[in-house]
Amino acid sequence: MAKSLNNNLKKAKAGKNDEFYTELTDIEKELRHYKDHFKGKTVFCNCDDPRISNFFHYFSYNFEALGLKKLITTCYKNQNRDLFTEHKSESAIYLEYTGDKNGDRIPNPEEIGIVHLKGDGDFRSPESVELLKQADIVVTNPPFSLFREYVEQLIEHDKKFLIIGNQNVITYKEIFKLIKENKLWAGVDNGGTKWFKVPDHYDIATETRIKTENGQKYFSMGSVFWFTNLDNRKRHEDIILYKTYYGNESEYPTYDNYDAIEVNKVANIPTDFKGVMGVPITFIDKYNPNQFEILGMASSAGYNSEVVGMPFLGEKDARPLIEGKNTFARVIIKNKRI
DNA sequence: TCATGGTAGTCTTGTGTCTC
DNA sequence: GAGACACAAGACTACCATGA
Repeated sequence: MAKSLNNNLKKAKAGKNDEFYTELTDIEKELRHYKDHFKGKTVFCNCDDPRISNFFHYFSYNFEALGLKKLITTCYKNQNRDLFTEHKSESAIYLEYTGDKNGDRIPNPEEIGIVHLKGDGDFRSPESVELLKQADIVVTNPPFSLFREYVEQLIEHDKKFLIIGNQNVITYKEIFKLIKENKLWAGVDNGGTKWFKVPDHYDIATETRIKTENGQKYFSMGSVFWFTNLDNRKRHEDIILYKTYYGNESEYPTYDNYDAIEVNKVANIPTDFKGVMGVPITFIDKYNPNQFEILGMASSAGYNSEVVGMPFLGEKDARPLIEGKNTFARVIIKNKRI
């Protein structure tokens, strides 16, 4: 792995670089698949600057079209209008919008209620939790470094949600458990490169991941997924399979430490193999629970039967091994239709 | 109690391939 | 050729056990 990557990692971790602001086009592309879910609902967008947030923009400008009941957004320690002001204030605000009042179909400042919070607006604060309790659906881009904690809170409060996270949160054992239990799944517009607005002071060594347009710095997060528990059409679409295992056995080696075959690409999942297969984590983006059964995931160096979902035949390294060489995390699946 | 070593778990972008 | 997409690694930290 290139050193620059790990330098970036260290910088990101040291600086807790969680100020990534989602592009409106990315929000529009995903939300268009859920229009029927929002009628009569209260939407909560926290972890974002409500007066600048594209999530607030989308829901306030589409309030009537979606038939929303109320829109609530909170902001962490930031009361200034500038998008990337330092979080110097110890208190925060939240905004409430209940729709157009003057008939111009535009969310005017006088129609948006601004309420000062006593605390810093952290999603874990009692004030934010009380706002969360009012909500039916949470839609936001939570801090990536707190993704697990954020999802845990949503599940604890039994909320519907549509949130953004890195592709590899799939490998977090807590998140994977929810995927396996059909309590969380991928959204529709996943994969590929998404650009996020970041503050000027963000110092990321990899210049190919930074661009500047009209004076605004953008950062590419690589493969970013939407995660949700709202039903969507993609979840019911079969993965088109065309390859066969029998006659091409050499393309599907058996793992050293599991009684399963390696499928190196989702597109290569065979049509005719009824046994256990290990597939890349991007499988989750295309997963149809009527087509496949998820047994588990082999990802880290330690074996946990509940996580992996099948017997371990090795000694130490629980990652799938092929002739002694470990692969990246693999989702362990079976085809239900064979 | 502290140092050391081993293990488990977490973290994020780079790069090769494909498509237009 | 450019952009989009799919897939992938190893450095680092926390934690625990062990021994001095």
